Amino acid sequence: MENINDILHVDATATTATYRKGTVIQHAGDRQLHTFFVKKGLLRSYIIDSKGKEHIFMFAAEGWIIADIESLEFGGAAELYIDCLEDSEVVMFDKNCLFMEAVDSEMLVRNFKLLYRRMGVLQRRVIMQMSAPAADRYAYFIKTYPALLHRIPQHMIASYLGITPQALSTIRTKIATAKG
Amino acid sequence: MENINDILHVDATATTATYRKGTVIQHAGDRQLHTFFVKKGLLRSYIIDSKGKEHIFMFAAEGWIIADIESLEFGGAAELYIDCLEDSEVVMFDKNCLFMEAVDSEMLVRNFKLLYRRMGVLQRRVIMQMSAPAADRYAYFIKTYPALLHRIPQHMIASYLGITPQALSTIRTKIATAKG
DNA sequence: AACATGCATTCATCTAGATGAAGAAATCAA
DNA sequence: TTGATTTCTTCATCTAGATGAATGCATGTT
Repeated sequence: MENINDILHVDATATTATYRKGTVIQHAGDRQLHTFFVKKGLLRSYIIDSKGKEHIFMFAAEGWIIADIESLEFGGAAELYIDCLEDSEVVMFDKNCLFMEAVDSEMLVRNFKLLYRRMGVLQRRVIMQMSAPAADRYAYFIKTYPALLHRIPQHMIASYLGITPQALSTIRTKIATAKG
Repeated sequence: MENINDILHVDATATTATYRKGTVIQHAGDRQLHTFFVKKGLLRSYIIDSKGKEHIFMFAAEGWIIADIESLEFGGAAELYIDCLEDSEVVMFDKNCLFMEAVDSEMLVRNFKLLYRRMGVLQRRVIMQMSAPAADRYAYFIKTYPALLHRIPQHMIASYLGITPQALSTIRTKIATAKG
């Protein structure tokens, strides 16, 4: 992660930009796709379904990379929106930057490991979504991303967990009364 | 995928084995983890939750790679079971074989692309699980894996989709009556 | 200060899918 | 063939979480 300069060096098209909270930096339907490295701030990616409802796929704070990998890989238009939950500074780079020819072997391995780790996280996400009740998924989120907890409004955490804000509120109430 | 021989060449510990249908080749709790390349047959990975219920994470037919990536990456004991849905021939290789030092740059890129594509598939899976009803997820499964459809019992497809066999049966009945 | 907008909570109702039980159909073993 | 096991279906009931509406708090803007 600390080697974003290497990536910048490799991908001549990469540019750094600063955005205000609320700015949408990728829209569903965009044909020009990018991969974003977050230098500062907080982004999220999400879809809007046929009923107009948002579903958050992921958050990305400092040091994270965020992109619509499915669309990048399968060559279609973007399905995910990406926007800023805080004023943010991002490096925007191009499609295959992570494994283009110019990337040297050492860096390739580094990128590979990042991707591999992220796969592990996604595996867990799928399994929990299938097998664990919302309350457990929330508990896991708290444990795994404690630093994000107070930077993200609750209704967005609910969306990430796949439940409504109301359901999350109820879960939180139960936790509080159980403790208190 | 066609270059499994390259991997074999690189990873001296890789071995080929044949298993009968029903054989469990990795158990939750195992500390010795492997990555399996399917030469012939059909495997699946799944967890057994606290209530004893199975949840299938993925299937892997000829040419696919299957492993418990979360446990491999985060260094714990296996969480996933892996077993054979058909008599199968698999190549079993070691932990970091996909990006170990001996792997040359060209192959690294090839492996990277495989992993990247798989990430795209997982992204879609998470999003559909959150936003699409079971009937749509089933329709997507049929469209995406038509060849697997008649090799996998329905209750396992249900498990993969995150629903009960009964619910899938109802969905299928509705589809049939709608068409007929 | 006054108003609007967004966020979290609570409650009453509704629904997709779970659970459990039972039977029909197919597969397998001897 | 016979029985045993697994697979799929149907139905009656139950539940986690969705929906929709109302309320109370914050924040921010002019």
